[in-house]
Amino acid sequence: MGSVTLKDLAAELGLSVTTVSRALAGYGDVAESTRSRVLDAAKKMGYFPDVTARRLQKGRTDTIGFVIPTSGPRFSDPFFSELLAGIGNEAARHNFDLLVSTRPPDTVEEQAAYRRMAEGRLVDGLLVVRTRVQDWRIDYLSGIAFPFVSFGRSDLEADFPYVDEDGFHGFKLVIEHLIELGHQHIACISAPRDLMFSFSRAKGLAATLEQHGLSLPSEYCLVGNLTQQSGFEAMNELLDLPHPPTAVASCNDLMALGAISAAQRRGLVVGQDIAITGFDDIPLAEHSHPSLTTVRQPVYEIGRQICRMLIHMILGEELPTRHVLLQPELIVRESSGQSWPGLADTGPDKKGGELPIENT
Amino acid sequence: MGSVTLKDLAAELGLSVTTVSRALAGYGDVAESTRSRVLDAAKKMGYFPDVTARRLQKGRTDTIGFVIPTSGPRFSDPFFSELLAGIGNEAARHNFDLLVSTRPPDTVEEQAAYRRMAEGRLVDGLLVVRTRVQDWRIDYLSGIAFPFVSFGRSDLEADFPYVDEDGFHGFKLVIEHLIELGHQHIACISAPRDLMFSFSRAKGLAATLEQHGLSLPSEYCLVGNLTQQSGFEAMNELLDLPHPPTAVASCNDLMALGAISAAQRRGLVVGQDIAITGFDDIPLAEHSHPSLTTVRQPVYEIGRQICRMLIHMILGEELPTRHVLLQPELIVRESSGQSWPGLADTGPDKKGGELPIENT
DNA sequence: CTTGACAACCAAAACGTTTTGGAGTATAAT
DNA sequence: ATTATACTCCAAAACGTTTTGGTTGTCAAG
Repeated sequence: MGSVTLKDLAAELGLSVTTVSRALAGYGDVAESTRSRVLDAAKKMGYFPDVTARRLQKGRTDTIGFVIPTSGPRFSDPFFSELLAGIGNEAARHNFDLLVSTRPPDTVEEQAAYRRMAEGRLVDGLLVVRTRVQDWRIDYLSGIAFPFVSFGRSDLEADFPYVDEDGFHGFKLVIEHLIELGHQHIACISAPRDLMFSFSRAKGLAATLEQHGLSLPSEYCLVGNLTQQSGFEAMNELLDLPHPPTAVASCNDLMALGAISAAQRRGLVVGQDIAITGFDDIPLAEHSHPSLTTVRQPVYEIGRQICRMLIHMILGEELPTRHVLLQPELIVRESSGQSWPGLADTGPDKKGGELPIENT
Repeated sequence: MGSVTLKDLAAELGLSVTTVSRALAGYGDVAESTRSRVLDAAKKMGYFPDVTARRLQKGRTDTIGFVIPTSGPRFSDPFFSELLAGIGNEAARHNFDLLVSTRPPDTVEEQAAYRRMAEGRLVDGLLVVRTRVQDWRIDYLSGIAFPFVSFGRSDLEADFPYVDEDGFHGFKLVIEHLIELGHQHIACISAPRDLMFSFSRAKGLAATLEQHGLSLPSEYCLVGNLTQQSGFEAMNELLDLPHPPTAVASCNDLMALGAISAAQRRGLVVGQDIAITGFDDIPLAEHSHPSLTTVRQPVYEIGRQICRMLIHMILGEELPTRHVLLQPELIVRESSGQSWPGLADTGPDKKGGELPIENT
């Protein structure tokens, strides 16, 4: 509308557009007296630079793009809000804008969103999260040499900067914890097979079981879609088995919470009659009942880090490390229980005694 | 980079930039043969229009702005992910981009974000959520006549388009439900006083209690910050009272879940020893244990609606209704219980019998 | 042979910045 | 007096589009 432009300011002051621009930008080749005149007028007339024009001229948008893979309509994963908060805050710190799209994964809509952001030069770089098997996004962005950082590795051969957690090791910690508690019958509610993180966690599970001479019957291996609802359903399925497991390791906290709910609904005391573990350590995990034994993944920090890495790339700085693999931490709470009467091999346990609950 | 521009295309084809542009845009004043030549070349050379340049020329950004009020660093409210999904999907449907910022409420950072988006002409309109008492955002945006739609009403006199839920009526439903179950000692974990929705819900609470001849002792009225943690703490405080309440109405689901957790940790059976209710009906509410009695607020739909309204405004269309007040729906689940031995007036209850649990 | 209509094309301006490469005037050094 | 050196300032180009207001032909009607 009646926006004040540099031209208006220049006309008002009897100066050239150049000088006004340079005065505002703080260049040294404009007299102090002139600068303050300009500053005053700018404030008085309510001048605010047009970001679009600036972008066009500078050939930089100072914006990073983030396409959130949303599955159903009622999408609500604490994981993504936290990631978004980390990304958003870090972007703000560097005076970058954040362009967000929500698209169902592996659809033409998602593809269009990426193309528009990258080839339409809407953003200077992209954040890719929740990498998938044979992920076209990696292929595409590497192909056009567009700056991006991903949260999650890939099975493709492309070399690109990423941050990832060591899911193999994370699941190893969980399973060893359960085995240490005496469990022999461990089931797993895993994530969709096409997600990369599902892969490494599943391998961690299998390797650890094998290492301890345990097997994973196929009926103990269910796949959920990461929602609480699907954890709920998977747990019911497990409990309906002729020989239900004594412990269930879920691939994320949300499904674990659903599983807990299903078990409780059948009158089981979780952490006593059955052990259930999660993965992520979302804020809800600490304050559920029972509190959830899980693997801590510093999602907020990861958001900040991938954002920071991307901005460095955009600014043309070399990255100190292009590949970050975070070591997860086992958080033992109540849902895995600590003593298991009725199970074999419930010997003295160094983790026994008081549970490490960190509430106020 | 090596981006292909209209000029490149024109040079390659021996045409003017104008003709190429108009051919691509589908104008009628370019020969069919020429158009297909242009289309072919565009595809072959990988032309993709520069969105920034287009924006500058058209004076429209086709972008809407959304500043998410994030409190702590570990911000994770299912409420916002769902709202964001609604907004994002609706924006995509209309081919609008979505610019997101995360800023702590009522800070200079938040103010800067709004100014930049509005006065910097980064977006064509803004979405304001979680309105506050004497909300400067309303004042500011109305003042500069910038298009916006808010989720939540305001105590300011400005007239602006909004969508809101009838919190007064919502809390009325909850409290009446609790009273009907025989409760006489009802406490409340409310939201920060400066949030508008906190206001109307508190009034609904007070009015309903009074209407039924009940009072609200000041020690029964706690204020939380909407996180599960604070619900947990508030509940502990309530249970430490010499005369603890028999029912607790929380201002949102997250705090209610925290409260449930606190009660359970003391060995209470929620829905039997004590009644707890929430507000929002986040996805977690259905699958918690016990499942949460709450008031349904269709957050996803509200996100879509405010987004749709804003886009209509931007496109210059008249809004059919500038003020939408949604009637909330009481969702009775387990956490409020149904029969209360030990409480007076537990007469025959039409809601008795099987609980309305809607799981598969 | 003129006139008008129509089809196909295009040069130039515009959007609001920043950057480039000077130009003009003082003041200081020779 | 002349050259050098700052110190201020500015015109014009550029970024990549879209839009405006044409111009050129061609062909049918008069």
